Amino acid sequence: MIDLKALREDPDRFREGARLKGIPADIDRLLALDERRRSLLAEQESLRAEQKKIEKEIGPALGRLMGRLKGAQGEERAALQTEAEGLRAKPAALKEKIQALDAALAQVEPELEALALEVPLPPDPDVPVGESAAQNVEIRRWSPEGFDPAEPFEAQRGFAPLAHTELMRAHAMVDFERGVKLAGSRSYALTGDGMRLHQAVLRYALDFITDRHGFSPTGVPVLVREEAMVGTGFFPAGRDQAYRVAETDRGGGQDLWLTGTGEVGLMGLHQDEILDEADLPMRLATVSTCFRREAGAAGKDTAGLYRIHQFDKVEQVVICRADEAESRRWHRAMIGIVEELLRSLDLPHRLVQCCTGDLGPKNADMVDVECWMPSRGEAGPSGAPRGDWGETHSASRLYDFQCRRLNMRYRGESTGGKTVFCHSLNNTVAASPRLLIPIVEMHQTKDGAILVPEPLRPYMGGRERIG
RNA sequence: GGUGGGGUGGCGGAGUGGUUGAACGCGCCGGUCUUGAAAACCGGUAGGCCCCUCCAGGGCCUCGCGGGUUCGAAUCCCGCCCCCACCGCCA
Repeated sequence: MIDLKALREDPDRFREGARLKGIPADIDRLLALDERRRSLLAEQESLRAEQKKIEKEIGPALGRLMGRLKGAQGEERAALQTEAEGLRAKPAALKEKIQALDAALAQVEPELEALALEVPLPPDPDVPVGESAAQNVEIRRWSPEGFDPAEPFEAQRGFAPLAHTELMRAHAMVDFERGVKLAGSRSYALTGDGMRLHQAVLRYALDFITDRHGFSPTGVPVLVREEAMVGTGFFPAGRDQAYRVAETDRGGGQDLWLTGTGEVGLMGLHQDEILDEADLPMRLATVSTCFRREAGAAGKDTAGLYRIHQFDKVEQVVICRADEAESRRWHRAMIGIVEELLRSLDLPHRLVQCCTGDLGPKNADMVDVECWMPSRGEAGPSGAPRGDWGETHSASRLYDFQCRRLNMRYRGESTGGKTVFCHSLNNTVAASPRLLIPIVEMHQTKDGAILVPEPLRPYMGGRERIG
């Protein structure tokens, strides 16, 4: 959620932000509703103030009248009753007016709230302007000794690479057919060493972020209330992407939603809390199963383990003070963690600064990390794919957008007794099985085996290779 | 699935129609004392919205949410949501 005060002060900033992101937002309507709401509120408040004043005057008088009324007879009684009614009439008239304003507000507020939730956080000025991922800007890349993504795989390794689908099938690491039978398209079953490697990656990543970088390992619900989805900024825009568990259909109080990332659970954990500044920054990591409908992606990346409905992910989240410099430092640090992890796995990767058009509603800045996947990309001269970068990580900087929605604040020395919305950031640590794609493809051998990267071996019973 | 209990300030926990936005305790902040700290004692300490350029100041809302009764509601009535406990079933 954006700050409505900030919107009032500088609507153009938000108009421009929405435009740059390519996200429709009716700022004019929102401003008009906000104006209307505030004027109704002001009117109602002054009526209320008057009402309270009158009540204080009338209360005791009425009490005395009622006392006299008890012992009164005949004409005196009638006169007293008239007087009492007269006293009551005044606040009653006010009450009617106040209720009318209530009704007017009830017409304005739902639309205002809905619109406010749709206004995206403007991208930061240093985010390159662009319409889509095509205009993203590479920041830097890294490759292990002896491999350069710019050169053909075959020329460097002496053999044509197999795609992860072929490799993993060959070693009985995955069963796509039965996965689809069980759960439909974009489903799969990990088998044997595929499941072991998957778990090895996840466990390695969790240990990595926890032991080496001090994040707190945390387990969170993946089935959450709608407010957590709205609070983290995934709703309303991403409603189509989430699986709904329709408990209301069977008489339940409310529906639940399957989360598409551990970020929802980690961030939702502290919603509606006022944190002590001394407890910040909070660094949390979770490993969770993620569910995505992939609506609108029909026909895209249909083969293999790239785009699937269910996967597991180690996610990192930082909740820090509302300080841009600090936020930016954490963003760099969280990206650095991923770079370190990918280097340890000998995976060629690059950092990509996402352009404005590739940002979601909730981030001011986003850096993707892409790993080199030999099986992706268009076919080269030999008929085999040339390889391409594939997104494996995404690091977002959100300012207080999420925490405002989640009502997550802090207080402490630097806030002068006031409460302030926290800043939040998130980044992938490792998402598998997608990350298995570069792992198996980059570590395949001429004879069709897969070398297990050294850091994963302890999690694979010491195994050095598959096949 | 059954039965019962309950949602109050940063936390715990009183409060069943009238200066109660809310006792008391904890926590936190300030002060006294102390070489320093602790303890003790004294004082302060809810959140939000609106008006106001700022400051200062003022107004309004909020005791789960929404409606109702009443001159007046945390307190009474109706509806909804949520949480907890026990029993049954079960991973």
